[in-house]
Amino acid sequence: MAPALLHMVLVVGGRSVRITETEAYLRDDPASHSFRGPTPRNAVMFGPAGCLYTYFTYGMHWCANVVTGDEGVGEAVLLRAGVALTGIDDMRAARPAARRDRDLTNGPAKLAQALGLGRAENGVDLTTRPSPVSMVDDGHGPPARIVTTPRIGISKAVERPWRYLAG
DNA sequence: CCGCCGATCTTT
DNA sequence: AAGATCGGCGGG
Repeated sequence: MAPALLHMVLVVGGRSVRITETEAYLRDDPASHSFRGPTPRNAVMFGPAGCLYTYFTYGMHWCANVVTGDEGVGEAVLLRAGVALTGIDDMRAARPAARRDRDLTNGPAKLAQALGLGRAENGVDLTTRPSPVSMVDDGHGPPARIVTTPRIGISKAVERPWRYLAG
């Protein structure tokens, strides 16, 4: 499910990003927010698949996931990076720290900030249109190659190769 | 390009 | 006390 999201397009109003890097957070996964069961923060992870799960971290950043498990399961895919397709001027305005356009969306918190995703978008359904946030297949097709590596920035279950890069 | 470090606050 | 991170700075 995590590799399946590669090359899909996340659309937020006039802004859109082609997803090029994801990470899976599955059940029985010590690195997952869902590992210790439902809490107010991770509640959306235990809801239906196809919803956006946003979380606040390090006291200043929001990150965005797609819920991939069915009701009660608690699985999601972190959207780690992408390529800006449309609404690039809006993204530059949302991310004044980005010097180059590639810096707009080459990290999970950068991607969320460029698209304006935060608390208000937690739990929204990505599968229906029109919607404030949606994940669409624009026909570009899957990546020719998918590189798999261990996940980044975690300290538990570091050996599981659940990071996926379009390549 | 790479590594180090501080920022900042919610959750455990 | 740690955390699914980022940006600025210094060095190569």
